[in-house]
Amino acid sequence: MRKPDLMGKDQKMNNNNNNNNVKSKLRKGLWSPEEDEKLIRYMLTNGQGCWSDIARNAGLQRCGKSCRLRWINYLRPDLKRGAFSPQEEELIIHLHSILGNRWSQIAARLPGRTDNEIKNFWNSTLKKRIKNSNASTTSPNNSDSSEPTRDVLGGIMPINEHDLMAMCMDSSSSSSSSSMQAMVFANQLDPFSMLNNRYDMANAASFADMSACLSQVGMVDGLYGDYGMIEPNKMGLERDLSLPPLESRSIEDNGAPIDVKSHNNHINNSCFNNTDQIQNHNSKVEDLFGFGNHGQGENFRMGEWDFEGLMQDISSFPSLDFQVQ
DNA sequence: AACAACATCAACCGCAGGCAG
DNA sequence: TCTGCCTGCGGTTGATGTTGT
Repeated sequence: MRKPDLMGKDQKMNNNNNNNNVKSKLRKGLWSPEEDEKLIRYMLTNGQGCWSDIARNAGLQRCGKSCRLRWINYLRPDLKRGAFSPQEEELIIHLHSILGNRWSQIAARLPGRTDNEIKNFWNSTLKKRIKNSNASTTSPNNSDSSEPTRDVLGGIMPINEHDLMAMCMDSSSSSSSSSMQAMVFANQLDPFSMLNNRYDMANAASFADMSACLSQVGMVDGLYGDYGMIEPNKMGLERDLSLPPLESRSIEDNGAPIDVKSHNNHINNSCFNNTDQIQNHNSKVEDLFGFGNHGQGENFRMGEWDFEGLMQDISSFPSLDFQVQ
């Protein structure tokens, strides 16, 4: 990946002129663990606002755009990391056949996935797979509309596009729970402690596991979505803040190499080890913050549609054998 | 072991649209 | 209406990892 670049291209050009404006101080390139932590802390305590303000107030020498991207694609708590499941692949392929390269819309229909992630996945994997599949199975005249259409992966797409569109577009307005509030409460109202007390998503066998876990604490809503209008004390609970495995990659921070692996371990080790902590606080949190009252005047839009509903729909598909717990 | 080719994916860039003044 | 700022989106880049020779 890109090395952290204290001076971007234009900054380097400006540097000769001793251009001391703000822009020339902006960092570019990979984010260091310290920067991540700054942004996480700021977002947890202050919530989402004007990104340029966030960048400034969080003490980050980054442009707001960069902060937004980092948060959306990497740091936000409701992200699901890891490989795409076959079901997700199928959904992506089918949604792409309908929506085209509207990655944000596709991402909005895939829990915990970002448009960037899906875009990369499509360009790097699915595109080729489809190409190969088409090359090997070019048998025209399979247009019997009464039959379930077979997608490029060989799975049966049991619904027509209209149904799928309806399924995708028919978003329930159920909003997320006040999960950030819960997280704050679960950490004795100390948002900073959350940095050291995260649920390790790596321990979750699957997204369904996580859904089941969260549903127990009334958190399944808002697990995903269009990045959320995150307000103070209204952010996703016990989704991990762990970072995706960069493995042994190392990055530099101000010239000093940073072991990303240890950085990730630092993050991961501080995650919740189990859901006990969540559950222990559940009733109190619900009492205090009214978890039962989904969608009552909350601005925290974590999704435009009802994930549970979709999961039920999907799980009812003959070709999709995973079930929502 | 060394190198090349390919794959992956975080991050950047430029543009468009919305909104306020 | 114009201007500037901000956000969001999609395309692209390029560093790094992996695989093949």
